[in-house]
Amino acid sequence: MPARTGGVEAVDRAVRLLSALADADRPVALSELARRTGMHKTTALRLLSTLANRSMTARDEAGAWRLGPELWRLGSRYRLSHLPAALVRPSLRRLCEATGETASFYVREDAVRVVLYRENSRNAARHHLEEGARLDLSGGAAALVLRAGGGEEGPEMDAIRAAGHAESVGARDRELAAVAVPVRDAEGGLLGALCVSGLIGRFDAAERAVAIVLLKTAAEDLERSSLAGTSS
Amino acid sequence: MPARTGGVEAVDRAVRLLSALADADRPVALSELARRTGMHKTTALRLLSTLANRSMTARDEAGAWRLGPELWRLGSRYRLSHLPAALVRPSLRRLCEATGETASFYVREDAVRVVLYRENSRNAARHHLEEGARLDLSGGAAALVLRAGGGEEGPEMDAIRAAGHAESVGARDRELAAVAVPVRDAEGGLLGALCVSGLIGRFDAAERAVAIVLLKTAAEDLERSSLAGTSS
DNA sequence: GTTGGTGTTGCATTCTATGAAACATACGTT
DNA sequence: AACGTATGTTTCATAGAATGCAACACCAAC
Repeated sequence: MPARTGGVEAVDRAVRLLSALADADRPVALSELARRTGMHKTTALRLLSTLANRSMTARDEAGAWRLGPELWRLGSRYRLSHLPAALVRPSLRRLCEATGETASFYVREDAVRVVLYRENSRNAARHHLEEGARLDLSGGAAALVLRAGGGEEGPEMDAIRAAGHAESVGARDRELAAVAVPVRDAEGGLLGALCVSGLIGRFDAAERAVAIVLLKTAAEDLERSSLAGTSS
Repeated sequence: MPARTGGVEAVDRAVRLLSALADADRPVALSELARRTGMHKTTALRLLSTLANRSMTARDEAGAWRLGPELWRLGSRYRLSHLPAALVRPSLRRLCEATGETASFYVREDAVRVVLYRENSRNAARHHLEEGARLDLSGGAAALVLRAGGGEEGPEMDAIRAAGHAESVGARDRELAAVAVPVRDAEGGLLGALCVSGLIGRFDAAERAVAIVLLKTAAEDLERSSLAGTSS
């Protein structure tokens, strides 16, 4: 728990409380929260109350604490600052229907990637990843595309930039294969990565080749319509 | 600047910074943020840095501040605590396609309602409301349903409970008409309200009657599938 | 009754957050 | 060029705010 650099402790604690609430998937009692985060009940209570004043937290009828609606509003705004749902979702839906696999849109955030939008294939009960989840950039087709788009050096990156797509088989998850393409803005800056992923057994090389073509046209669509939409 | 009750000032300020960032729809410079929120640059900088340590904020290449990905994760968790996207979105999509109007799902949060999910009709360029937005409970069909479901007294509420739906014409917005139905969990508790809304001229009484039928079956579907999904 | 568990309030102490001032850097103007 | 005014950043003394203890109220179970 460093956060050395000029960290305002009260704020850091408040955020840790929010994270703790997010980890539990149901309302949590004050004392349990205090225990998990290693704070005193009193401190936790005051921080939570302060957050509640701004709807960052809320209370159960029973008095248990949960995340508040303001977080949802802020989260939506975060997402809007990248690419709006109205643009991305239809694309993902079409990709999902055409390939029968899961389609997702990632953005890079410093040294991690964030699942901004995701459309799950109906047959894939497993292999689910929540929107909002953060993953590292070590493996996976989307990670490769984001790194290549970020100007990273190396022959592998050069190859990806030349091809305009990346492929991965069993990288992040041994049972998953994925293909991804970059999405760029008008100036050529990297907005994110469109990705289709499926179980290795079903999503073979031939299917991946088809998916790549679909992804590229989808990315072009997005790039076109994001130009039109900048008027807002 | 109330927040009377035992408010931790640093935390309150931090949240105000986040709100200010959300209000602006693009990265904001430190000094502008400080001006808008009435804080000293120094204070704002330290608070923002502390938030950045936990990915609640992030910085532009230019150094400007914006919302961070952790907010999106937390917001997603908030939403999951109500009804998951995988259940609600398909329902909204079907409603939207069948009626040609905008379909949305609201939840009640104390004295306000929150737009949890929304599927916009393609022809309605105007009348857009962001996911995450908060509205009061004074007008609109969804507000009526949420209030009636919350056990509020009065003949109007009784009528809504008896009918199982609510209708509003020009209530929240003079040009809008809407119909809404409640969605309940296994114990009969109110989960939220399903709503279809459109411009008054096009979404007339006959169309609303059709929408009500569609809404009721959609709500029943949701109630059924939310039972099945409680295993997680 | 008691015991162990909650959530809440008040208050003294300390340590933290604060804001002023000084510094550094970039941009636009004359 | 030199200047002016923006910016972002660092340092530091002080004040004041957040902290955690202790005591309280409450509920459930035993």
